[in-house]
Amino acid sequence: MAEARNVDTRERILDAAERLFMAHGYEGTSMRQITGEASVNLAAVNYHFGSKESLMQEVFRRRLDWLNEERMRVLDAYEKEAGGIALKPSQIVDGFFGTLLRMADDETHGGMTFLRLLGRTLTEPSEFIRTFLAHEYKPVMERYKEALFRALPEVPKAEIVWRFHFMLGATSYAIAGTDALRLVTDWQIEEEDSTDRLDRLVPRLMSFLLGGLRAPLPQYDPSAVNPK
Amino acid sequence: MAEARNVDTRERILDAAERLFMAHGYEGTSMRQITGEASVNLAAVNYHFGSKESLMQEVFRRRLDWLNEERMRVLDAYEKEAGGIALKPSQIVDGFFGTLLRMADDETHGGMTFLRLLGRTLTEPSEFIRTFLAHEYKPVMERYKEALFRALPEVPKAEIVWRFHFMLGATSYAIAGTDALRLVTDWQIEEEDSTDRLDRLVPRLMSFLLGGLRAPLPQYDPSAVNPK
DNA sequence: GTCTATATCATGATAGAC
DNA sequence: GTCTATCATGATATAGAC
Repeated sequence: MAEARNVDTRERILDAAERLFMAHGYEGTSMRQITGEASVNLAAVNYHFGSKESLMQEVFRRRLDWLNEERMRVLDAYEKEAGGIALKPSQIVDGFFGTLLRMADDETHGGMTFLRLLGRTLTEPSEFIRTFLAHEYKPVMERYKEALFRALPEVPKAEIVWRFHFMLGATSYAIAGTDALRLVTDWQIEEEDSTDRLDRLVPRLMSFLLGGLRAPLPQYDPSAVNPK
Repeated sequence: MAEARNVDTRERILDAAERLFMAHGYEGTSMRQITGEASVNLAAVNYHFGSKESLMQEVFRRRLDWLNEERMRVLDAYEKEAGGIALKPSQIVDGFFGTLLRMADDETHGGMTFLRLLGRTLTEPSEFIRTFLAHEYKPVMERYKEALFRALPEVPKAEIVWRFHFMLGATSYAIAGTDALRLVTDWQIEEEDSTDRLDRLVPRLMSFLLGGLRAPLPQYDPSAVNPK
């Protein structure tokens, strides 16, 4: 309790930064906004994190460490259950993308705010962010790719890698959610209230991802369709 | 020919801005970088476009006007060919996403640079950009949504809207391409040279999108899987 | 239309008192 | 650990000469 104030300062900065980076992007957020929102002194960021870049990395590390451990844990459980035979694609997709989406319900791990930040940042232009994320993601990515290779031995590996990539994109937009959905429709997705929304989104996205993952392989045909 | 210099200045600014916004994002690009790269005076941007925001909008309008007309044209052609009966989902997906991807080969309309800028900007946090894009996209979106509703009458409309959204996400990542693909894999996608790459990417993405679009409908089941 | 010069302000970072 | 004060830089935008 004696040191509670210090912990609070650090955490408050991280929380404010998470929310502001989500809302305005990395370049679009200033340290003055962050420290203002966190009600701490401007110099506190540099004292606790050293720089704005390091702060950004810490915002992600705090959440991704937990997420990726959880993903490993889920895959371990499925594999133990399967006892040596290859997993079903639906289990692998659930372990990776389902675990991610279920974070949205978990406010102690950032909830929807972090998810949307992550979804947006995956297309973020800043080089140092992409490099950092690629590094953070690497081990869990390798495990899941291997699981997919085993689950779909008849599909060329390059095809699986691309489809994983496509799934990341679809999920990223699914998370960005209602905001970006304005591109597609004006309707407020009327039917559902917000607590219900995630419960419906998860199976929705899962169906889509699995449909794409298991789609018939493309035949490479240089004479494309496009009518005059 | 007498006015060629002026036209050149405007176009050179737009070209430079397109490339730099693609590489560093809107907030991450300064007008000094833009005018430097275009070899024009710093004041030229404000003279020709009024502000940085207006410049950004003009960068998009220049390409999107053409793209969306092309999309309308392709859908018209398919519908004329079909003579009153509903189109196939594959035709609609080709008209919207195929037309987009085929821009990449067309350097006169921005080619890969604009495509990647577009893919990244769809998740851009800046409010004014998203508002502008939603407005620019609206008519063509409505046409394509209607076409999908007719093509898939047994699928609830809300489901189609979400799947359209997921398809946008997958396509966005497909475009961002090799850069963002570093998240998934280290390999240089070795097999293919760059001219070949797009010819393979289009059928690849089309298969994935159609698989997702036509996937079995999710059943809404609150008791999800996630093993302990 | 194009340029130089500059106004005005916000940025990230740090030094040094407490 | 926290604060104030400040630095050096770079941002957008504009006024006014040519």
